[in-house]
Amino acid sequence: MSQTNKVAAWSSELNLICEMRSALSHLNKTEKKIAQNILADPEAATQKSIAVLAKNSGVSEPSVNRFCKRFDTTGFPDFKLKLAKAAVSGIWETVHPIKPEDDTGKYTTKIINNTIANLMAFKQSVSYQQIQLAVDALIRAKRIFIVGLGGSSATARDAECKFFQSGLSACYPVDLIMQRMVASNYAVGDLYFLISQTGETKEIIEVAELAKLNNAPIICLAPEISRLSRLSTLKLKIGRVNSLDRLSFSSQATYQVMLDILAAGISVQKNTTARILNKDCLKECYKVI
Amino acid sequence: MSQTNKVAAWSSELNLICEMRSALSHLNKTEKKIAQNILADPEAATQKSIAVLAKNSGVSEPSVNRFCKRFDTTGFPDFKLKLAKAAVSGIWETVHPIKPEDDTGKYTTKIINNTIANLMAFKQSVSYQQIQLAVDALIRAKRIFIVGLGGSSATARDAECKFFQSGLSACYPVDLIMQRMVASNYAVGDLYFLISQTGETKEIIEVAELAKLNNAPIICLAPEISRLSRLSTLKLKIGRVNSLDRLSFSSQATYQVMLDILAAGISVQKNTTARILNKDCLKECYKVI
DNA sequence: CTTGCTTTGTAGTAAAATTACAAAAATTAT
DNA sequence: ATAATTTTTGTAATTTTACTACAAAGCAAG
Repeated sequence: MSQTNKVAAWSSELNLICEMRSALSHLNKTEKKIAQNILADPEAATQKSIAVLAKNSGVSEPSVNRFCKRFDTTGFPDFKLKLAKAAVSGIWETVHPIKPEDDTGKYTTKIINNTIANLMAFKQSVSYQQIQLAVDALIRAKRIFIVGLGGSSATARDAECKFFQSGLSACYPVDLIMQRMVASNYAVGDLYFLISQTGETKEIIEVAELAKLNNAPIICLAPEISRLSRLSTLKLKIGRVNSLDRLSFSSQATYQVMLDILAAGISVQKNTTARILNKDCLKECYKVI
Repeated sequence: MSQTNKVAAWSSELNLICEMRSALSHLNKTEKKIAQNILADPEAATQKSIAVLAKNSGVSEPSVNRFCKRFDTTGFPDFKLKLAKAAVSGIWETVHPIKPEDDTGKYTTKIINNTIANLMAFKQSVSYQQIQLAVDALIRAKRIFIVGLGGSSATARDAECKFFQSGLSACYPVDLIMQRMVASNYAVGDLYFLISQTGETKEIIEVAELAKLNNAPIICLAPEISRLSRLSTLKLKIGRVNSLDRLSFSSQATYQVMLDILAAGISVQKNTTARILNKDCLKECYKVI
C-alpha cells in the first residue's frame, strides 16, 4: 500500500504539530481540511470530540479517524494525546506581567511561573552543539576572561566562580579599564566570554571590538540578534520569552542555568567528576566558600 | 461542599503531576490508591482506559472519574490530556544527578529539569508572609548592606543591582575587611542582607555576629537549619531539593528568583511601577547597563 | 465508456465514559 | 453503645464517543 509508505515518511516521533505542518503539502483535499483545522488551534483541537472536529472541518468522522491513524497513532484519542504533548511547548509561552495591584502571593507565583516558562522555552530551543563547542573551547583555552556590565556583572561573577570550580583559569576583571586592558592584550590561548542581556551596551561592544582586532575567540551569552552576537565567534543564544518588562527579570535565571550547564559540561569532559563528586572534598570546598 | 474547597486548595495551574504529589497526603484511601497508581507511571496511565485504571487501582470506575474531577478537569479524558502534558516535560521527577558518562544533551536537560524541579518545590514551600516582611523591612531601611562570599558573591552582586534598580540604597562591599567594617559600624536604619548557600561559612557568620552585637536587623537567604539562620532576624529559607552534588547548582537559581520576587515586591509596594514599566525609561536604563 | 482502484461517507456496532441511584462505611448525636 | 445522618463507594443503566464494515462516489487508465 502506498499509504503505509507515506506514513513512514511523515512520522518522526518528536512533534506531531511539526509533522502535520510538513506533511501539509502531500495531503489530499479532505486530509488538508482536517490538518488546517487542527493547526489553526492545536490546543483547542485537543478539547474537541471527533464529531465536532469532523463537522468543523467539513468532513465525515471516519475521515478524521483515518487521518489520525496515518500519523502513527492508534486512533483519535491517541492522536489527541500526542497533539496535546506537542502543544505543551506553546503553553509555557504565556508570560504573566506583574501588575501594581498584585499582592504578595500573586507576584511571587507569577515570577516563579515566568521563570519556569523561560526555562521550558530554553529547553526547547537550546542547541547541544553550541554547548558542546563552547565547552570544548573553554577547556582548550589557557585563560578565560569574562566580562559583563551592570545587571550582567553578577552573571559574570557567577561564571568566574563556576568555571574556576570546574578547574579552569577564569578571570572577571571588575572595572572597565581592566576589561579594556585585558581585551587589547590578547595572547594565544586566551578566550573572551562576554555576557549581556541586551547585546547592545556600548562598553561591552567596545571590549568585543578590541578583542576582535587581535582575532581573539569570543564566546557571547546574549540575544541572537544583537551587535555583540555579530562580533562573536561562538554565540550562546538564549531565546527570551519575556518582554522588556523590568519587573520580571525571569530571563536572567536562564543565563545562570546556561552557566551551570557549561560548568557541568566542563567537569564531565575533564573527568574531574570523580574528585568533585566526593563528598568530603565538597565539604572542603564549601568551607572555603 | 467541603470538597469544592479542597479542590481550590489543590489546583495550582502548572503541573498536574506535581499537584497530585503534593495532594497525596490529603487524600483518602480510595483516592490515594488511584493517585499512587497513576504516579507510579504517569506516561503509561495516559494510555489506559478508565476501566483498566480502575481495575489496576482496585477501585470502581466512577471513583476514578470523581478523582479526575477533583483535579480541576472535566472528566477522565480531560484528565488524561492534562496528565500527558505534565508527563511530557519530565520535570516532576526527583532530581537527576549528573553522571560522568552523560552526553551533552543528557546533562543539559538534566540541569534544566533539576532547576525547574527546584523552582516547583520552592513554589510549594515559599512563605508569602516572610516575603512580605522582608519587602517591608527593605523598604523601611535607610541603607542596605549585602554580603555573600564565594559562590554567593554573584548572588550578592545580583541583589545589589536589583534592589538598587527598585529604588533602594543597596551596597555590596566586595572585600572581607570592608564587610567587617560595615557590619561593626551599624547606624539606625541600616539593614544587613546576608546570603549563603550553606549558612555555615565562618566569615559570613563573623559578619552576622558583628552586626548582632549592635542589635542590627539581619535578613538572611540561607538554609533553614544553619548557624547563619539562627543569628538572623528574618529568615528567607529556601528548601533545597538537590543534594550537595556540586555538579548541579540548580538551587542557586532559586536564590536568584527569590531576589527577583523581592525586587518585584519592592517596586510594587513603592508604586514605582509606573515609572519602571515605561518602555522609554527602560531603554534608558539598558543603555546605562 | 467501462473497468479497476482509491477515496469518502453512511449506518450500524462496539467501547468508553458518565450519571443516577443504592449500598456501605464513617461520623455524629443521643 | 446504638441510631441517625452524612459521606463515600460501588452497581447498573444511560449517554456519549469512537470505530468498523460496507456501499457509494470520484478518479485514472485501458
